[in-house]
Amino acid sequence: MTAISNKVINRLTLYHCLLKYTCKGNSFIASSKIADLLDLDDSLVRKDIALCGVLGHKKQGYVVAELKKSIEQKLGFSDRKEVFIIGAGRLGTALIHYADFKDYGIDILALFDNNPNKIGKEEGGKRIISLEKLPNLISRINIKNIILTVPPYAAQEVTDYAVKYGVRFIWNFTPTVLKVPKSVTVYNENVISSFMQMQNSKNK
Amino acid sequence: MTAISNKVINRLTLYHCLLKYTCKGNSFIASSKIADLLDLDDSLVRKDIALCGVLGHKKQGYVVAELKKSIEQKLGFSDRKEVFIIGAGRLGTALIHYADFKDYGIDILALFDNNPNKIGKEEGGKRIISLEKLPNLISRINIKNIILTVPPYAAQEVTDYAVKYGVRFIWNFTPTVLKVPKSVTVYNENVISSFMQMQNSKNK
DNA sequence: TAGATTGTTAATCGATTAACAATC
DNA sequence: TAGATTGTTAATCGATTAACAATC
Repeated sequence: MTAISNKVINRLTLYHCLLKYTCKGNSFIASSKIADLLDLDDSLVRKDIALCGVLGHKKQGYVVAELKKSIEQKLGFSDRKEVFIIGAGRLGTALIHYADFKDYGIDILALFDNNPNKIGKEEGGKRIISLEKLPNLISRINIKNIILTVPPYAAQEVTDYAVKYGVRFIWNFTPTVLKVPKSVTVYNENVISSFMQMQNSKNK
Repeated sequence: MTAISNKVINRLTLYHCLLKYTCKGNSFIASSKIADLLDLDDSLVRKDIALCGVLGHKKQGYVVAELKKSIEQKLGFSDRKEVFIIGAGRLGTALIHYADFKDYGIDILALFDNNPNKIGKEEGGKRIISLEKLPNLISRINIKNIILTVPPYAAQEVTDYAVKYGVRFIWNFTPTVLKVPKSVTVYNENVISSFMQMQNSKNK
């Protein structure tokens, strides 16, 4: 299995959403239809699909069910990925209630917070655990992924602990730039950047 | 003012976060420092900064306060952008409480929902208004931007209304692919895609 | 058949990296 | 001075688009 770029991953995920929701009634779909809905070039769509090993049918396009399944396999939606959410504020709890995660193999095991009023309670069927227990649980359960939804001032400290005890991937929802060793990956989910990029399309 | 690519916008926003939080104590910063923290090439950082019209100082780097301000100007953080949030669920309310928005000129005026138990209440100091009133308010206040945080099955219908009454930019937090005219911009905030991209960095 | 669509190659475009003179 | 850093050009790399033969 060849490595694919982040841009391809992003497009394949969108194709999947498109097949799952927007075009769920159809049995076939043409590259030009996908391209049209996502404002892409149709040959780019065919190239992406070729990466998934799916063959189309002349005059008809691709079999929706087959394409959907192949994208799932290519992107590893059924591989189980265990995750801790750190920060049980509004965003953290919104994410734990996001039911779709489990369809993509993203298994959120627990939330962590240092607010005594929250500790011990449940959100979306998951326990809110004291931050003090984080290091121990990361290493014991061998957690590699965390979702960071703490306030900005706490982000670096929590990161340092998580990294020290073995975390490798940090999905950073805080607006801070985290210092981590080269072996750790930070994915910055920066809402301000997203909004500005959206506005940038004014030149349409 | 020249148009800049979305990639540049994303990096400049991250530089800004870095200056605002991570390096707030320093008066100077070198391109190599920024590059190191964000895992980029230093000449790329210098090119980005040059786009903002900021000149550095040999042997010292850039003046933090000046660079920060120039990024704000280049990206238009002080231009006021009025927004409606549609869908007052967990994610919609999490976003309205995101205090940072106003620092970037993003002014959320109200939330919309069709749940009678929510309508009339407030969240984060903003009214939750009935969805029925959306078309009228979009055209009356001349709203161009909406944040879409409704359930997937409602996404297309709400979009059609919003577009009909004048919305031009849709920040789509639902996992659906929306059908819109070419004149309308959809920015897909797809969390699944983000997570998969993060995991993709395994080849580090 | 004629038209629609794929699969794929070659051409183009844009973004990143390498390199280095200038200079504080 | 020597070392560090910028600003910028040229080279490279990667991603997208154009084009079109194949064929259902």
